[in-house]
Amino acid sequence: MSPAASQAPATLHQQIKADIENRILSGDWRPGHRIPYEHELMRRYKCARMTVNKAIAALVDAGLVVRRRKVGSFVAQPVIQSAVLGIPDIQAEIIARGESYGLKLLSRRIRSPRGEPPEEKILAGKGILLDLKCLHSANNVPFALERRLISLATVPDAATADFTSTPPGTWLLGHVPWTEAQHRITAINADAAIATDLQIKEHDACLVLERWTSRGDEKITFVRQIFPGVTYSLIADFTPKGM
Amino acid sequence: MSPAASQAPATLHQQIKADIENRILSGDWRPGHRIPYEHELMRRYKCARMTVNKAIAALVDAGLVVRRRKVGSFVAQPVIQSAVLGIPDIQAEIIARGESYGLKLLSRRIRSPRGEPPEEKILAGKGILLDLKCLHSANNVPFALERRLISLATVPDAATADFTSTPPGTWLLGHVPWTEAQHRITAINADAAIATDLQIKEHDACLVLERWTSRGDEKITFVRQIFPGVTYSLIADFTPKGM
DNA sequence: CATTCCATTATGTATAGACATAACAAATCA
DNA sequence: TGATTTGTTATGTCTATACATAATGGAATG
Repeated sequence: MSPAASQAPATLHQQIKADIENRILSGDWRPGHRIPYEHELMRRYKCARMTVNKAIAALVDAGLVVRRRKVGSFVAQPVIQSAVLGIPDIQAEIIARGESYGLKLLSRRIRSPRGEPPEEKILAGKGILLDLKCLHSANNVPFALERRLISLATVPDAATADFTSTPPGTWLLGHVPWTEAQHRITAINADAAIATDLQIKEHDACLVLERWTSRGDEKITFVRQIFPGVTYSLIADFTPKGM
Repeated sequence: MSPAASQAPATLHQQIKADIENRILSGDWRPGHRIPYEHELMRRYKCARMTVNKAIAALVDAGLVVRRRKVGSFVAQPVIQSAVLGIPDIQAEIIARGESYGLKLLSRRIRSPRGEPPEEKILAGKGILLDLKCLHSANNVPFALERRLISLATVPDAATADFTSTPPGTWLLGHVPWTEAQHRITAINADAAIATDLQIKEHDACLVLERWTSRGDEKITFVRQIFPGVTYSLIADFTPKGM
């Protein structure tokens, strides 16, 4: 349904969908406005009801339209309050900027969870952890400091992976399918250790991105990435669903 | 497509969709795995091809499946690298926490764009701006400092709205339909002015959320919200599209 | 032996008709 | 008058069928 926008007016139901979408997004049909009956539309486009139905169903999916039986189809209230946040694959991002990517593995340990730092609820008792610390750099300037815990119970292969050349995030993306992730974004003041690693001044503002990733009930990994606040910013784009 | 999850196994194509989805998400069918032919599935579920087709089409939409003509349908590679970020309606958020919401309008001016601060590209030459500064608080503790510019050319009603009781964001959400938004998230050190307004120490880390909102080509508004880093964090949830 | 051509296959789109279902309104009955 | 029934309507789902289209492998041809 997504492949619109380009130059292919393509199929009938896509065209009907696009037509209605335009009316809505142009503000022509305001929220609450009744969309023509399916029978009306099948006459207008000289097609079967299933075709009209498919078009409108897609709009319902996209959240632009609400339908009620016997009553009709209406332009939805725009209660849309969400944006799509790109999850950075740091290596890819740096290379995309045309800068040179550097990775330094600061520490690597295999250990059992200590339990008390809340991140370690990852394993909730079972299995052992791969505990990594690494520094990403762009053009030899520190870019992000990463602390990562990987559940070896869920991802045993990680124990033998080489994280001195491939960043853990990139490796995991290619090896482990995941179904859920939760993110937390905060700002902190750099403490002495962070300041040293990132080559910034102590107390400088940093952006912190924390992510828990899991597949079903199994926790896969936790990351905390610390970016120098001045250098880095996260970008989130929004367009209504389904466009 | 979304209303799954609950207790209604409901319609046939939803059930077929759910079945396949489970196989994929459980890891049973790995990326690249070939999904049974439509004819196979119509025999298995004793239904018409259109029904099977609808189910698989939904999975394609959701990004879980890729189809190629004559070749077949396959479990997609999980290249999914995005999360849904909730855009905070600060008032709603504070009230949802059971705290008392307070709003203080610090300044309000109507002026023409100065042009040089990049935010003001909003108006790109035409029209005048409503320039607001306000402070959100929770239980009388400063929560966020907001700087907002509204294009009066696009939203003339804003000139007469009362922003001493209704926060501009909430007002705009209810009055102006929008189609696009762009966000930028950074960390900064509080300067003297920010520190005073938010009642934190100078140089403390703050989370900055900037958002440009527009409808089609018309720019609607720009906001910069500054949160005390220690107090506040943005949360982004992810589950694969279409679930 | 390479190239062209064709039948086969699986998906992509569309149709027309059928029955189910929810909501509303008008008519009916207590 | 108020509650219940009934009919109508618009959407929801499904079927069976048809033709289009893209990729594939093998056969025919140069």
